[in-house]
Amino acid sequence: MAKSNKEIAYKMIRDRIINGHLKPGQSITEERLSRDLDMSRTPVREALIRLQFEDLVRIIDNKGATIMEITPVDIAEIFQLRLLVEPYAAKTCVEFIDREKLEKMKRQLENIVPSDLSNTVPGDLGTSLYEVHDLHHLIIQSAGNRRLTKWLGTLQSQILWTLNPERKIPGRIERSIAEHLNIINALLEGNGNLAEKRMREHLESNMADLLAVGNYKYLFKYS
Amino acid sequence: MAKSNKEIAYKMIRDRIINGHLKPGQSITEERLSRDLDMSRTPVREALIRLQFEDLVRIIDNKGATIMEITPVDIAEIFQLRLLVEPYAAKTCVEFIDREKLEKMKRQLENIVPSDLSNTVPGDLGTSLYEVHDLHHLIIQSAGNRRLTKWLGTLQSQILWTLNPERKIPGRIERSIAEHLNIINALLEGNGNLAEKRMREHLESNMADLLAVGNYKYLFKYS
DNA sequence: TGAATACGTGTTGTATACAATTAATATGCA
DNA sequence: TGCATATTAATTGTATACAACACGTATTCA
Repeated sequence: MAKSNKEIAYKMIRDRIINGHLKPGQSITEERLSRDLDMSRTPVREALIRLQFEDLVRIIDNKGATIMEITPVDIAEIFQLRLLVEPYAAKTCVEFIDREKLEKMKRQLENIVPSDLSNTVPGDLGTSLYEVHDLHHLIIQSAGNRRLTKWLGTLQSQILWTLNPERKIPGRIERSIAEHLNIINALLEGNGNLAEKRMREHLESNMADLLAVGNYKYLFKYS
Repeated sequence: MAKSNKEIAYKMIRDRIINGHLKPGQSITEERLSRDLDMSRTPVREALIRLQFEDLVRIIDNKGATIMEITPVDIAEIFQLRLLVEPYAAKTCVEFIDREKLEKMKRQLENIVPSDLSNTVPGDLGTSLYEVHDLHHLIIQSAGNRRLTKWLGTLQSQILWTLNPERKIPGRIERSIAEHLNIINALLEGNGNLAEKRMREHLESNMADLLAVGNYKYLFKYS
């Protein structure tokens, strides 16, 4: 599958934002990016437009682009929306969700060794941690609303963004894995109401950890 | 405010889709559009990317763009999401919403003569009908979640799209105005729970009218 | 015949040149 | 000086040329 430059530009810039190579607040010029990525400004521009929709970049007309800053307020906003939508998705997906995939995810989660994750170098989140988030994607997709799937897809980049600081929170990964397993078990039992409740609890736990007093200072600094 | 070509292209193409001049399913070429709008392909391309995010056009790589088709399933999807989010917004906005603006909207709504609206020619929805929808925007904005506002902004184009067939439904406009006034009154009373309930009822009524058996056939045909 | 391949046309994808805009600095003038 | 106005450099916005791709049609060869 020969990927277009636009696609390459999108993925490269996005990853550099998520892993902290491009720092929040930093302003970026199309010319510089296109030189770095060895392509012209055109595909870079189109990638930036897409990233703007995902709130990873802010574009001001005629002035240029800056990396979006993520603050506790942003975290709260993201989780407020997820709390509104994902528990509902967890409830309604229960009769459609692919049990095979759930079982597979369950096995994967049970095999994750947390210490492997917290030791990954910054900028490489490790595939396992991404796999955890596949559960959310599977649940939302199984709820069957294409617009919902698309919308949470655009939120996804920002969610991944929060994953980097998340790893620094003591015990967070272990809690997260346990919570995901709880959700999977509820779904495997076919208990939609329980899945809804556990999804809500999971998101609240996740948000609380991220916003806990004392984390503010270092969470969103990439040195 | 000197508008950019990109902005003009976006608005022009969007309006042509909403008012039915560009028909669902129709394929559009950048070259043709740029000739029509008297500008180069560049701003047209960027406008199309934006419209793709709003689900008004579908772009397939290397193949081009088509006008998205809107079916009863799409209507159901849109309202499912609105039902998830807008009643919640109606409840939480109550302590922040600008009462002046509410009062002004109330007076505007009370002065609308429904027959004026149903007689507007296709392709010109009439400013009054847009004003009705400002209430939704005000409520969402007052809920204070910037991401929520942005997301519903992207849904807005599709919602306006449904307005055109909506006008053809006997009594819909009158019902809609009454429902909006009910919501406004609940908010003016400071009763968040009531506003939430009435918003839910309004959306359910709106969706039911749009999806009513017998409307399917003519609703989404622009001849 | 018919399957595979080559060709041609139309359209999108990308590079590049140029125009317009912004913002910083320099310049002129009271 | 202090304010207003040129000037300039940097960057984005737009136009345009060309490359790459998709797809229909013609052509070849078994």
